[in-house]
Amino acid sequence: MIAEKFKNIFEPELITEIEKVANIIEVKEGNTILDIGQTVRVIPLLLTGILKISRADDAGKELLLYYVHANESCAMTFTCCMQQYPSEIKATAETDATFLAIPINKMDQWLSLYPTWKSFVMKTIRHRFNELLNTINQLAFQKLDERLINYLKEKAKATNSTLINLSHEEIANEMASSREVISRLLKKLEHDNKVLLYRNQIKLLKDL
DNA sequence: ACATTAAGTGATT
DNA sequence: AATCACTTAATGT
Repeated sequence: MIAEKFKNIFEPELITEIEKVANIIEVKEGNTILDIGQTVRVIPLLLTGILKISRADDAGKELLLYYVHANESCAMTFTCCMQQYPSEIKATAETDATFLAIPINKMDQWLSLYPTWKSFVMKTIRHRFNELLNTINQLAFQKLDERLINYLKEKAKATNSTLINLSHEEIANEMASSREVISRLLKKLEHDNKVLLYRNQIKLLKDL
């Protein structure tokens, strides 16, 4: 059934274990699965949909870190849950999503029991680490306009649409910038025929 | 028609 | 690039 998806990743014994202990959880678009400060109690294995992982500063300004796609898990939860630390990050459903919730104690056991689980965990940590390095690079060296273009493209990919339903303010929040700055950059993009601007909507054009 | 919210803009730091 | 102060435009009631 659900574990069909992992046939090629995990050995059969592990799959039956997963089926035995995992709950299937469905979340609606926009729901927050895990907030900053909360303690991680389960490991999510995404089956469908996309999760958005972000971090907030002291003033509550958000910064988008990365997206989790289907068949992936969030590496932060691995590290957080192992020692039961409160979460440093916030996870919200970018789209409607379903995931398997695996109790944290299993996570530990399986590491020594199943080689495929171990390599899966290692792989997603490595993957995430690389992605984080990437975003650090962007923050450090990339100009805001390039980051914005990147952001829009990621968003388009996540929603599978070139029509983005966000206000300038929401974008500014996710990029830890300010509304006016985003407005001006978007205006410039519009002049360059890269986007079309509407109220609460942005249409991405082909040559973005 | 009016109030509310999003977006645009110039000036300042 | 951020913030402020203000204007203009779009949208809901």
